Amino acid sequence: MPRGNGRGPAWWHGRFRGCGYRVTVGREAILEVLTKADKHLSAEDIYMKVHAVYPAIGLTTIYRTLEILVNLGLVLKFDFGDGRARYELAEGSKRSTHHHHLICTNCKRVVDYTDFIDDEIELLHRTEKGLSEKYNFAITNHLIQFYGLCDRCKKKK
Amino acid sequence: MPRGNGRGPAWWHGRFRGCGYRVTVGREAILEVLTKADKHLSAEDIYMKVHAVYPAIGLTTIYRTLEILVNLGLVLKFDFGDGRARYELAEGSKRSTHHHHLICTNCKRVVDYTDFIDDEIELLHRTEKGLSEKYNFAITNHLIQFYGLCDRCKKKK
DNA sequence: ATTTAAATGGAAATGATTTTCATTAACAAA
DNA sequence: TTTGTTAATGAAAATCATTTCCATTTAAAT
Ligand SMILES: [Mn+2]
Ligand SMILES: [Mn+2]
Ligand SMILES: [Zn+2]
Ligand SMILES: [Zn+2]
Repeated sequence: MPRGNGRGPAWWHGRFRGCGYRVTVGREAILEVLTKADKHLSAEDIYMKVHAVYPAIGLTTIYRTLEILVNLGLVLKFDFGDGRARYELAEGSKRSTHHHHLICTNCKRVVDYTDFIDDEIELLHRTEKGLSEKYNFAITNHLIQFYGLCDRCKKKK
Repeated sequence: MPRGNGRGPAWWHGRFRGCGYRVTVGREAILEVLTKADKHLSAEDIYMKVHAVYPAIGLTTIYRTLEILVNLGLVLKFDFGDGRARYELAEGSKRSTHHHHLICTNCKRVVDYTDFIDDEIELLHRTEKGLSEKYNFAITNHLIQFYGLCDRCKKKK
């Protein structure tokens, strides 16, 4: 088992320092919050949780750190259509598996799903290969979201 | 062939009036611009094109009209990651076929593609059906985007 | 032509995110 | 451990796409 990839607070330190970034209290706190999160958090959600423990850390730092994490591929940034970005740990990070999203266009609720992913993944790879060749793109990732009305919102209408 | 669904400037009038909306010069102009567009336009792109012909029409009207068109399903709204929404006619409208997008994360170029769509569509339907049942969502549409480096940007790196 | 509510434009407001800049802190080197 | 270099930071201000307000105009039913 690769060192630093399992338990312990520092699984991402190496990746971070390797890119010339410093490990700071704020960054530790942000990763901690993301690791514990069970929902899709906005920058402000993260700010509030971090602020509860480290009141000195500002919202600006949250944004700056998230940008780095997204660029490193440790965190994924999503737009679920409510005007604020949402963040979650990427696959390969601890608490995370590759999944897609189901979004209620009415109440903005988001469901993670991994069902049917086998077929999807397979087709995705085929599609990516085909597209790469035809359009000369080096494809690195994809976004798949389904929209509709959730259980509750369906009833209300 | 259903009347008003082919040529002519008014193919959407019925749909529009049917929902209690009035047909105005501004709205005609906006639809006209979208129909002629060969790229993905931002609200301001549309504003400038409309403004060239009808200087009296304001940006606010562009936004308001686009919102209606999106709600009616006549226009699709996309986020390609550059901070401004992009719009294009939806499938079922004149110049438009269902397609997905390939986005360069470096220069933000966007490629429409319809290749491999047959397989995708088939899997999509199966996935939608499965998800609908399992999560009790009434799925209405989906978003599929691939990200990577385009031809040019690949070389530069 | 008259009537009435919907549509409009321009200015102001909003609000998420980014930028600026003076200060602090990480950490490599001594 | 102390020091020096430079990245990181927070607070406030700026940005900028989109929304809201409200007085005026206009589509279209009568
Ligand atoms: Mn998720
Ligand atoms: Mn397109
Ligand atoms: Zn809902
Ligand atoms: Zn490019």
